[in-house]
Amino acid sequence: MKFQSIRGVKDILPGEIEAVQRLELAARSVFESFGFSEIRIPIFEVTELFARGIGTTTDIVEKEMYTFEDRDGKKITLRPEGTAPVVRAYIEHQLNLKAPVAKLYYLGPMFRHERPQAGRFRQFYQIGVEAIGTDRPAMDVEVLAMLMTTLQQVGVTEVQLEINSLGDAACRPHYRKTLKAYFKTHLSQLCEDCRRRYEINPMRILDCKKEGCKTVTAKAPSSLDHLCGECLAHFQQVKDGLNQLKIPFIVNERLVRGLDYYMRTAFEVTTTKLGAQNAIAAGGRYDGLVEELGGPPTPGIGFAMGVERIATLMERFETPKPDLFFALLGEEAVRQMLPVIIRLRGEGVRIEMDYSGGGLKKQMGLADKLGARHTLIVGENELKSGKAILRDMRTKEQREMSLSDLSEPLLKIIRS
RNA sequence: GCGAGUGUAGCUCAAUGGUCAGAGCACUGGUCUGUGGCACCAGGGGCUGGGGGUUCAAUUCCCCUCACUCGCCCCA
Repeated sequence: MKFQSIRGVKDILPGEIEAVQRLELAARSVFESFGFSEIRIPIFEVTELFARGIGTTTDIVEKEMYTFEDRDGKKITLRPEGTAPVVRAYIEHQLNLKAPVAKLYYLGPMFRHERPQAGRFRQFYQIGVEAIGTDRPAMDVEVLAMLMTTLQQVGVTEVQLEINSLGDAACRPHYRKTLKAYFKTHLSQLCEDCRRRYEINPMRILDCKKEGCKTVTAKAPSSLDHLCGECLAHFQQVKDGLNQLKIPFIVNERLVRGLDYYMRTAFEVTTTKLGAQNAIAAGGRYDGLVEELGGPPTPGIGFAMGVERIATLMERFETPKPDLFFALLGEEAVRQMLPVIIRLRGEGVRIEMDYSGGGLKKQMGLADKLGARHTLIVGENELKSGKAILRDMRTKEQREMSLSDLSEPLLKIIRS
C-alpha cells in the first residue's frame, strides 16, 4: 500500500519553494511599506460566510467548496478565498474603530474542488490584500500600485493589467437589465453555457470565448456606457492615478469577475505564458460586502495573487549552499568540533557535515556535491598537531588554523 | 461535471504477442587506504500503475479502475 497525496494537491519541494519564499518576502516588504499589516485568518469558517459573501449562484459556492460537518454537526468549509474571512474578522473585532481604514494582508492556502490543470490546484496559495474603510479612488490606485510593485520586484514584468468598472448598487441593476434585454433577442445564437448565464449572471456572457457568443457580445451594450455619474468619476480618477504613476493598463470592458461581491473597480493581471490559466492576480472593489456580512456599511477593495502561477513565471533559485563543510575523521574529532559547529551555526553560518562515518575522500566528495565554499578538515593528525586544515573548494588553497581558536577566524574568512 | 492524451528503474525515455525488459543521467563501490569535480571499470535497483479478459504465451491487444497531463467550464 503506497500512499500518495490527494488529487490536485501537491508537495512543493526544495528547489521549487525558493521562488515562493522570495515572492512572500517581497510581498510582505512591499505591503508593509504601504502601511499594511498581516492578519492570520483560519483556514476554515462556517459555510454560511462564504455562501453569503461570495454569492450562492457562483461556481465556487455551487460546486467547488470543501464542505463538511464537524463533530458537533456544524457546517464547515475550507476557505476558497480570503476576502470573506478577512471581512468577517474586520467585523468581529470591530477594526473600524481602531483605524479609519483597515489595511490588511494575508497569505496561505485556499481550497477549491476543481479539476486540476496547469496552474490550477485544489489546494493553492494566495497572497492577498484588503483595504477596508474607504471608497476613495486613491486607494484603488494604491492597491494596484502595491500589486504591480510586488510583481516587478520578483521580476515578473511581462504581464498586462486590465481594469474595468462594474458599476455600483445604483447603476449596475440598470445595466444588467439593458444587457438582458439585448441578449434576449440573441438567445438562439448563444452557447448552452451562456444561456444558463443569461439566467444567473448575464454579465458573464461578455467573458465567453466561443466564436458565436463573441459576435453577439461584440455589439452588446458596454458597461462603461451605463455607469452612473459617480462611478464614472471614480473610474476616471483611478485611470488618472494609474497614468500619473506610469502604471500601464488597458481598459477591458468585458472584464467581469466570478464573485458576486465586486463592484466598481475590477481588475486582473494576466500573462500569455501560462496556458489556459492566464490570471496571476485579480481583485476589485467590494463596497457592499461588509454590510452584507452583518457589519456597518463600509467600502473596501482588495486583490489576491496566485502564488504558484507567479512562482512559475519567476526564475528558479538554487537552494542555499553550505558556507562550510566539516570533514571529521574519527569520533574524537566529531566530539571536539561539535561545539564549534553549533557556535558558528548560531552566528548564521550554514554548516554541513558527513553523517556516514566515511573516509576523507568520501567526505570531500559530499562537500563538493553540496557545493560547500570551504571545507575544514580535522582528523587524528590535526588533533595531534593542534592545527586544522581549511580548504577553499574553489581555489583548492589550504591553510592551517589553530584548533584552540577556530570560531572567530573562521567567521572572518566566511564573511569576507 | 465533460473531452483528449499518457502511465516501463530515483529522473528522462527506449523495446517486442515469444529466452532473463534496456539506455543515459543519478546512486553505490573500485582504480585512488587522509583530499572533491574528470576518466575508466564494476554493481545495486523494475509485480512494465492496479484488477480482469483474449491467447499456448501480454509490458505489447481488449475492458474496468486509479493516477498524472492538457483542454472545456471556472478561477488565482
